[in-house]
Amino acid sequence: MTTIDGQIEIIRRGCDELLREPELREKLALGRPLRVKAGFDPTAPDLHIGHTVLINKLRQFQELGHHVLFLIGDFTGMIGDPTGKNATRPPLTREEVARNAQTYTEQVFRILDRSRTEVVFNSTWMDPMSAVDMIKLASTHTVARMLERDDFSKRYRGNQPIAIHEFMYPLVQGYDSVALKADIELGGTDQKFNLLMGRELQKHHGQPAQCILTMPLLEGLDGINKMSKSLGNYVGIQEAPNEIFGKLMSISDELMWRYIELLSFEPLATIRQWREEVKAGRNPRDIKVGFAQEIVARFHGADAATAALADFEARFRRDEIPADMPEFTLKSDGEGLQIAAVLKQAGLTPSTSDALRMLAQGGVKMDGEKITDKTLQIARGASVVLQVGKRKFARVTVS
RNA sequence: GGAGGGGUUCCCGAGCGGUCAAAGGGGGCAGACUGUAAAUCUGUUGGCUCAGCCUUCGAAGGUUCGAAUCCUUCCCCCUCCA
Repeated sequence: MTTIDGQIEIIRRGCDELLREPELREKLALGRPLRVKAGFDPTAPDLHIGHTVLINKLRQFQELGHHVLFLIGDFTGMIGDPTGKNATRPPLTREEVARNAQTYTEQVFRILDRSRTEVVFNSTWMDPMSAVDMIKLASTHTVARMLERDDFSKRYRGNQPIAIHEFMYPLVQGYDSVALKADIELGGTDQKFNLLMGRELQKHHGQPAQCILTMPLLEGLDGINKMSKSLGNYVGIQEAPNEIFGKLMSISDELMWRYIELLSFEPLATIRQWREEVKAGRNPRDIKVGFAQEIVARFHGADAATAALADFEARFRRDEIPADMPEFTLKSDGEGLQIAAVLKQAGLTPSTSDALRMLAQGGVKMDGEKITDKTLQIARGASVVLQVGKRKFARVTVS
């Protein structure tokens, strides 16, 4: 087993905050595998690379011999982590939870070691709780304490509504740590309040308080908001190699360093050297290519990474049409189909209106030629390659 | 329980009887420029069988030739008092 100093160094890499290191050292000194907890929302089974920042860290714990508790918050999912947007969510059915959990673990085990991971659901101990138990749990904290949470205080000051049940979220998450006897809990920096709640409640229940480790949140492709599926600024780990590659290439030079820092497995010294090289005049694009390759290879293998680069070069440097694209065969009742209808049906634009807009703005190409005639018909029997914008392609045959 | 303020298109926010698919900003998308970068500039941003039509301004009714705008009821949010 790695020495305690060695473990601490690995654990600390890339993290935002570790509370408290002396306590963690004591726990490590016990010489048993630590119970490492991390909670996940049951409603978002599509993992993106932002999630992997945390999951990679869990993996590191496993490599050090520790035990990961992968908590699916099917009970807390009913509350929804307070964001001010969502009120109570309809409870998911048992089947939905099972299905989401399945999708989740399939993805997660591309990174985590299955044999050292225990998947748990907080409904297991929360569902049996009585109203009295809930009140007891609620009585452990004050409103003033709850309002310390950044999110709540902002909304309170801004005259935004806060529903009472939203206060239950941190409490339940904290109680999960009690139920699991967690030694350490991981979360994003935005989770700090909730993670600390676990410490409080464990002490309240006579357990040693868990340590907490927060990981930075990865910004989305826009570089402003945190990465999330609903904002559409994410890179999904199940996406095709070309997609992952292309999306990573589209991030800004500044943001690139952030991504590298949080996602690359390259030694810190190497990354530092890259920065020096760019400062000395090397094109940041080259670094970006290398990084995009690393990530594609992680999820799809080295061959896919090579292919993605080749495809990228062909498409954007030489303006060629990609080898792979969705294919559609559309039925025509008459002589052919209106171009706008074809664009919509091939999923290249969300609506006919938008298709017409794209045509008017010169954003549509057919077989490589820009087209602006909105009355154009694709004749029956014809097969064409359509392109909208820079990245959306489809091969369409009218039958 | 009392008094007051408010709910507008993806978000913020103007509009307060017709000229409103609704100003302005943000975000998004497209074009130019590039390294599919950023910045910048331009256009665009409900839907459709697209010079026309249909649906939208918390919900349902009503007044009117005509309502996001007026009236009624209801739902929701905020503030102050209790």
